[in-house]
Amino acid sequence: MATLKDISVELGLSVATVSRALNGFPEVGARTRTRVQEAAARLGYRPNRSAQRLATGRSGVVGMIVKLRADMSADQTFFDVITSLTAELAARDLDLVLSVDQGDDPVAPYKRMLERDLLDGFVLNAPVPNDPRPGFLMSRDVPFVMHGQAHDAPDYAFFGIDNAAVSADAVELLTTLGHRRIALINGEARFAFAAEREAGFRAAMAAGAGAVPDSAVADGPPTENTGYTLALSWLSGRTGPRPTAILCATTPVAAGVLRAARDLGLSVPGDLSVMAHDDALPNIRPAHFNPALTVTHAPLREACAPLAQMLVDHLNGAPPARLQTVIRAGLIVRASTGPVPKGEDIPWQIP
Amino acid sequence: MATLKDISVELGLSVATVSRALNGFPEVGARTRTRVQEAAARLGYRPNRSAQRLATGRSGVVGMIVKLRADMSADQTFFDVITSLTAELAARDLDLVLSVDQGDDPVAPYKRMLERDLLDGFVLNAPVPNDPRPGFLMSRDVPFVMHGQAHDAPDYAFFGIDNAAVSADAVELLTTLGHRRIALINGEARFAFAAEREAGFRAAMAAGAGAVPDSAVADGPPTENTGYTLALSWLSGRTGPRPTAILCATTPVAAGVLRAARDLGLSVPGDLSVMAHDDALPNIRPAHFNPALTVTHAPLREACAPLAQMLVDHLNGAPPARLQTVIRAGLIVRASTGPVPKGEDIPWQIP
DNA sequence: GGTCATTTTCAAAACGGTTTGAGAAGCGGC
DNA sequence: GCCGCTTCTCAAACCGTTTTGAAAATGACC
Repeated sequence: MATLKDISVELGLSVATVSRALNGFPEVGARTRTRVQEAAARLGYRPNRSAQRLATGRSGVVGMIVKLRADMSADQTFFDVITSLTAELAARDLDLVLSVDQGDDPVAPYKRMLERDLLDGFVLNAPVPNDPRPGFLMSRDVPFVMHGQAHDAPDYAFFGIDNAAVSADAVELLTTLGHRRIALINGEARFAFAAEREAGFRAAMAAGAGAVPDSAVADGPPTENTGYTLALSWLSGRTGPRPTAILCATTPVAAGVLRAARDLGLSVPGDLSVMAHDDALPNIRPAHFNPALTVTHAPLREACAPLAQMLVDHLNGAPPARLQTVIRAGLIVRASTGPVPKGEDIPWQIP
Repeated sequence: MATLKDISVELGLSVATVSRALNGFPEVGARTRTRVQEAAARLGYRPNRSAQRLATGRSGVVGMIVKLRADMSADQTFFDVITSLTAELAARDLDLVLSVDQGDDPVAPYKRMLERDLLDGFVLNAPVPNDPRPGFLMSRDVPFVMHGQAHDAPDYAFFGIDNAAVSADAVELLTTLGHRRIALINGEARFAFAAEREAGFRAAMAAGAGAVPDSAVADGPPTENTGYTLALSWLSGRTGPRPTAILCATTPVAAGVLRAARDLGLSVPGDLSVMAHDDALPNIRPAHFNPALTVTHAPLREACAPLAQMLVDHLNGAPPARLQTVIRAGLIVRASTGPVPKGEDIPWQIP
């Protein structure tokens, strides 16, 4: 491997000049620059990354710590995100160090990784209400971007979807179709996005369809089973009046709801309308559900390019408060939503 | 971040002494060593990877490249492995850089990562027959360990289970119970482990139960659906004589087989015996299947400690041909296997 | 030809470790 | 008190870059 020194000896220049010539600094003469570039090419020079990193203090490596959940529910979304994220980071010359955390202290794994002094920054995901991680990282001046945040006007970089709007858009579509008794199967309560969705849901309902009793809002892991179980209990009518529409946090949950309706002999959308938020995971096709599922739609993987770019900008000194993006999910109306059944346009009763 | 210099100043020693103390060199006094170690712990010292790599040529970072499959079937095993692997590597002071590959060329992503000049070595997984990766890495003198290899007497480091024995042990149990028509739902044919399992299956069958027609061996992604569909077709009897026992590549496949049997009104193990190989994924409990599943059992995550250790040894200069471990899966007999139904102990007919 | 501003180049100091070669301290034996 | 031996510690060199501060070369102008 040729080094800067080899080139400098070859040309009778100093390493400093060679370095500047190759890195495009303005203060080196045009003739010298071409001479250097040519010599570098001829000798097959490639900068030693470790030396570069040691000198610049930057490693070109960012970290991500995924929290292990007992039910492993994050698998699919996690894999989808990792796939796009590593590709987008690689395109920007960054590598991703991954660590899986099983502990209780949410900041401990970040502390450990930082001690290694290997990382330039982090990608965080799955924020929870009052998440302690941003505060910790900011106190240490460690750059990071948060995936999945959209509110609380934080003064750090984030990318997320407008979760209140996700709920509001869905509720608006359904109320326009005459629905009043809309139930929500939400994401797990400990995540920030779920709180935002529920708040958006309740607000939109109060504005258009009437207040919602607690019994019409439930949550659980984003699995088919969650949807099946909850829908079965609601639709059996044993727990009070039935919903005429069910809003689901994810498409697998909606699949469970559809199965429950089928098992109970209810037609969708004749007797029940079903909607979900669609993260666009590659192995789930809500367009091929039976009936095709009406969704709000925001592909998780589309967050990765902005996240990678924001992190790069952040590392290059951009003020993080400027690196904030909230996108609005799209609305795709398919065949699982329809007008409210005759005579069923009666709001929830609040006990 | 604390540096060697910080510690040396703190203790009034030279950086050289501190370095040697921490790296276990014999020429530093016991008292000094403990003083240094304690100070290092107190200040949260961790060596700077870039500096270390510059000085030694080693970074303490290893890479793993996972291949994205269209059906995402690897999710669960992948997550389980990553969890244990990052923990085991961290315990040995190694970090893991992860990359997801979607391309066609199996070695291109390794080439790309190597150009980054960050990694000391790799963990490979999911070998395929004639896998080009080992040859490529060996030609570049890049250390690596392979997860899931067990045969072909390769001259590199690997850890795997004896897949032929997995099949043979299962077949032996079932033939002892009188079964002769045993069918195999194998892992996907493109993987080396599946070829080994099929070869082991056919050999054990030929020795104990009679030759196996191609129609009694099938494969597919390791999902519940694969098991359900294949079992339904076999057990309906439309495709020829029914198997009296079905051997499954994974526990989700077996769950599908059990559901198919239930749907057809067949009792397990009265009418049909079912077995699977169990990777011991944390969210699947074959002991709680109904009936509890008889399995060959080899927890994927238990491969991670040996893999990490072998990689460390390899990095420290151990000859890779010595770093080869093949373990034999355990056999756990539960309630899903029983004697062959009366009069059904008739071997397969080869067309 | 001298002065000044403007390129252009250089030597040296980082960055944070490891490794070398040499010196100081401790100790037993004479 | 001196010698030789071991044990411990140190200053300095090194890895290959980037970056700093200063010096040298160039050119324009009077």
